[in-house]
Amino acid sequence: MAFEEEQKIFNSFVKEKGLKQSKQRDDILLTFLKTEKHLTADELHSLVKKKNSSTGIATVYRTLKLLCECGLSSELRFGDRAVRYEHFYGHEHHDHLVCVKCGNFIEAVDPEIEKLQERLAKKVNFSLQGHKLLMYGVCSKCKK
Amino acid sequence: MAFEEEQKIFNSFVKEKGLKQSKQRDDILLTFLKTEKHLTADELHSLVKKKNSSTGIATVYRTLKLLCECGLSSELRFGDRAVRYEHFYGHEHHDHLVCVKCGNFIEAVDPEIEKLQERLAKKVNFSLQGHKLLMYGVCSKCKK
DNA sequence: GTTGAATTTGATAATCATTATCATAATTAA
DNA sequence: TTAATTATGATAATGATTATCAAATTCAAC
Repeated sequence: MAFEEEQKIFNSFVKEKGLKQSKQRDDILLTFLKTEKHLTADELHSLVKKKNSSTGIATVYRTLKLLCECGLSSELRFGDRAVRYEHFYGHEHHDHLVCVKCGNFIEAVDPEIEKLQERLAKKVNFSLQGHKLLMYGVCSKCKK
Repeated sequence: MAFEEEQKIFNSFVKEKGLKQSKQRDDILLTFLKTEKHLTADELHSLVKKKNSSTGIATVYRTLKLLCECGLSSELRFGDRAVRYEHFYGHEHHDHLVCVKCGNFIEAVDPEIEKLQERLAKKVNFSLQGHKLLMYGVCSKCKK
């Protein structure tokens, strides 16, 4: 099975924080890793319940918070209300082009944009740690 | 008094939509225009109530939605929960550098970043309409 | 200016995502 | 095995936003 690396990261993190391992967190982590989508907590909860129907939504929220803390996931918010969680570890950083018609999105990155952000930050004496760039427009399918 | 231009835009928009003018909406618009901050609906509501204490929060939300539709305002969301509303009309487009320590932010823009976004969009056949770029880091004050 | 149809308003209920609470269950170091 | 600590799930609480609805206001037509 894959994901050993991610599981190791998570388990080390949990141990280092003085927390304990649990079956539920393992299930949630694996389901998250297997699903290459930008899921909401609620959507992930539905998937996890297929394996273990007794898993509570609160535990899903708690675990997602841990996943973000240890660098396996990252929060993302398109226009809508709910936070979405995307894979972070082992994934190239990317920005998002969100279609205002169909709601789908494309992931893309321009290394020059990244560099220029650093330059902009330096200009205002800011230590840059990260960024979120959301571009809105109409995708190729919806243009037709 | 200033803001004639903005008021004209709003009134034309309201009329065009078949809506009616109202004292409350005028108050909310003026308070919004006078306050050069990124306010939440709740914060704006507090300010408006100083003029007319009976103004309801629902009307503030309804009016802010109209202001966004007619291009006078734009929604923005930092890390926190509430949507913030910034001035849009007559303001240069800008991005935000948010300090993860103190929560303050700086507005800045790099014309080259803007251009490169257009190039990136073209590459994936996307018609760009707008974007939101949030950069996170530590501001100059908090670095000391 | 009056009328009347349509819209607006404020109070409040409803909703939706998320967090807090708490009694019980599971984990883990000794 | 024990004992202390953490995790869990159910559910209440919260906070932001939206929906509902009766009463008030607007405004075009007379």
